[in-house]
Amino acid sequence: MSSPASHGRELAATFVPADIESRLYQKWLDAGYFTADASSSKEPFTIVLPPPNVTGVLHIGHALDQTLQDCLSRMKRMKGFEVLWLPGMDHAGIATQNVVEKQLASQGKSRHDLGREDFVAKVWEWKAESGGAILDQMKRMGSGVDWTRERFTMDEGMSNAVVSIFKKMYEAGLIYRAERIINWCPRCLTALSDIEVEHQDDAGEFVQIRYGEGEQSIVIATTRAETMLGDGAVAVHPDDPRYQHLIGTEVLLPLVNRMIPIIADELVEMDFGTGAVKVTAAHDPNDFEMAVRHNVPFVVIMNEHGVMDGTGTEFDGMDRFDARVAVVAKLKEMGRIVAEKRPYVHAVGHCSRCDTTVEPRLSKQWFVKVAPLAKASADAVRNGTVKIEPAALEPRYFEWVDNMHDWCISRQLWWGHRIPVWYGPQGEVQVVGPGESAPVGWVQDPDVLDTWFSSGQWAFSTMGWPEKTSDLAKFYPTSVLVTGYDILFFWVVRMMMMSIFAMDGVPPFKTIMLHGLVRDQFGKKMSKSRGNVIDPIEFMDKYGADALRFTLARGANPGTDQALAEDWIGGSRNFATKLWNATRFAMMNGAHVEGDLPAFDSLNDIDRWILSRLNETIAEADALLESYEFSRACELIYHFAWDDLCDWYLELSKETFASENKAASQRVLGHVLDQLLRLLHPAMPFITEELWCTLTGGSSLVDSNWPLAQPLLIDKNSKKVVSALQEVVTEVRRFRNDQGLKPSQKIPGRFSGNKDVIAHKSALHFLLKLEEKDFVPSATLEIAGTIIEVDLTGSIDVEAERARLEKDLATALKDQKTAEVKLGNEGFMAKAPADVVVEIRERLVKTTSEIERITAALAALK
RNA sequence: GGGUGGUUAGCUCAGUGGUAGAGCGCCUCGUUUACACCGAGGAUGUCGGGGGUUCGAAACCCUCACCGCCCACCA
Repeated sequence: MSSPASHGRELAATFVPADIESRLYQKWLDAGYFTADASSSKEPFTIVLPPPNVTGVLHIGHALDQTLQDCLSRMKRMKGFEVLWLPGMDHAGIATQNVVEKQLASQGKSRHDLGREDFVAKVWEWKAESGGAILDQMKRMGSGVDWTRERFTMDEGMSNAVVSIFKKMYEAGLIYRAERIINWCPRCLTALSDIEVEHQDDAGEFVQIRYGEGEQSIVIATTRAETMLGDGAVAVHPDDPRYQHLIGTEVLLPLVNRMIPIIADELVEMDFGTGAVKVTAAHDPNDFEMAVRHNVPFVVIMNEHGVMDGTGTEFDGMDRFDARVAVVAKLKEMGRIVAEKRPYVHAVGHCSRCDTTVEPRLSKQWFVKVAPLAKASADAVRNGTVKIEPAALEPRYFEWVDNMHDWCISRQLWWGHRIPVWYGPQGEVQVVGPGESAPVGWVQDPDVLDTWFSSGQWAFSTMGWPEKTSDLAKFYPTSVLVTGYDILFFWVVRMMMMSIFAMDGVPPFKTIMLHGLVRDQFGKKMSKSRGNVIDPIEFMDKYGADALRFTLARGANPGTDQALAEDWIGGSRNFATKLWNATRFAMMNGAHVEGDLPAFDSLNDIDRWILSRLNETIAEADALLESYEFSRACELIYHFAWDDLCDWYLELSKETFASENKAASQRVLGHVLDQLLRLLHPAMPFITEELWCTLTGGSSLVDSNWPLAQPLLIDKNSKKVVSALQEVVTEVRRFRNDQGLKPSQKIPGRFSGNKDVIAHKSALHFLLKLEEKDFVPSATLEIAGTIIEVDLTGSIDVEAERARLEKDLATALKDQKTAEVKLGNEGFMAKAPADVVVEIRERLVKTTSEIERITAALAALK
């Protein structure tokens, strides 16, 4: 008979994660776990990972992404799939440039001091460092990176893809250049997309200004008085009775002394302010729209730094905010301020990077015409081609996709893919595709593309698009995208649009699996300023990668945020230690996996029971993992391992393992552990790998098969027996406890009644510290049809026992009453399902006999 | 303003019609040879308020209150 010693391995007495982690990672790497081969005949499973937010700080959110994707990967691999990861390792993130700009700022410099070339070189330098740190975190967690694709960066294959798709979209009329009002950051000197603008409530002012003189005058209301210098018109609602006589006439614009028309436009709300609004075409998006409709001229009054410029007034050269004060002061002097409200709290856009107040600015930018792409993206989800998990988050997706504005993709930055457009001396425009070159003397557009333009191509350009590669043929569309819901708009929608366009209408994923955000222990958002940011590396050092991973997976309910605290991770570490000790104990008792399992019917109740529980757990956990219910799956496996296996099976079997009749149980225990470790491997890869290899002598869980539930190994009767045993054990323990007996104190005791229970009396004697010898009982308990007589050296604590019985009686009476009420309810009897009625009847019978028993016991107490 | 999620034990959260659950924390006992990162036992909830549907509601509907998140061009 084989034993652990036969393959020469033993487990150390204490579990130290650091002792196994780096070794096992290297082992998986050598075994090819982290690579996928398009030529393999296995069924493909592709997982797309979000790009780490490359801000130089490793975030716990990345750890969550990595945990869940690696959970899926490992499970699918064990199920025989060919798994390919598309980890978002690198893209032209604005954040990257931002970090370097901050570094420069601390030296009192800006990127303009360095020049484009040196600046980009500096970003690359920094990127090499931070990228290394992220890879390091992924390795520490044991989550996989396909090393052949990891270095897929913006200066290589991706540039080719970006240029190709730009050209393709341009030719399809989906990319155009236009003068538009865009959000402009006067500090970063760049255009911002809608999602880079954060709206905050700011305390501003709301002033009413009278334009014109006498009869020919109108009062407008504004929060941005300084922009009146660029007004091209005043607008009122076409139906507003107050202003009918003025529509089509002109008023005098104060300070600049220019006559401007009064126009009528339905965009104006009669109820707001004075019902009359100034139209500053070049500095407000609404006004821009109206100006286009009514042919109002665009007057630019500020330069790129937000400084007044070109108004021909005394305000030129003033900062926009200073100018606001000065303009109001001057108008007041002139008696033109009709009303002022200060502070006036209203939403103002801020740059998401530097918090500077955004300045809407007329500017020539490149845009993606979004409507057809957004519609196709919406349809893909509506018609079920792409599934969003959990479905509850679909409305958020639709809300975005259905209301999308055209997407400004040019950025006045230096880090990123340069826009592949060249301008000729006469202003000619040419898009220069891969392998092409512009005529001599032409100049390339200085701007770079929005980061999401390139990262939106992740699902196909990482696989070699526009070439028709074998990777694309096999792994596209990808199986699942695992990411947080916070990135749904930024990244997911872009990937949908870009992929559908590039891949001839085929959406990039079959499933979009959205998880929540990791928050601190009080459910608060983590932020550097709040100081509640969790560093995954720190906790891996302290508790091990498995503990961190299990905590994250256990907390991951679909689409909802999870709170995380050090205590939680400590709890997972405890679980890992428990597994270690249980396996060590099992091996000390000869658990093994050699040969077939003994015939199920030949096994004892305890063995049949644990096999039943195992197979139930396998079936449920598998279904849960397949539906991305990581939290519930982990919870289930955790309780099987700790409660069923450790607390009950091992305890109930100790007597067996100490006896001669243990061979079958040794094989059963080996099997249960073997299967449990496989089941747990996705969530806790390191410890399960170490334990499993030591227990079974197998080479690696990575190459082993996923457990398959065997319904034939589920036996109701054994569950009934063990449940009776559990009841007896728990109740006697409670009795002992109430009687003030120390756990180790042995007392005489014996069983009669329930034969199923008596059959396990030696295990019960062991667990309950009962001695089998002749005695005169001083107390008698009846539990689950079993009579337990014990001797407390002639005397028991009557008061304690009375209290205990009375408590039990109260519970039983309450249960009895609820059952009686239900059964006495005609409506219940008539309409409740038969099985429920039976259940309540049984409950009534049970509680009634309980009450009789307890009442008798109480009467017998002296 | 639009959308959306939440309110269950001290804390963080599961629980989509049939006697309220988990982890951590708390109290008592315990060095019984796998495990004190442990074991045994225990306490704690009119499931946010009010209506309704139902034989039966934490769950379904309505309403109110209070949190939260996302989006947004109210000058």
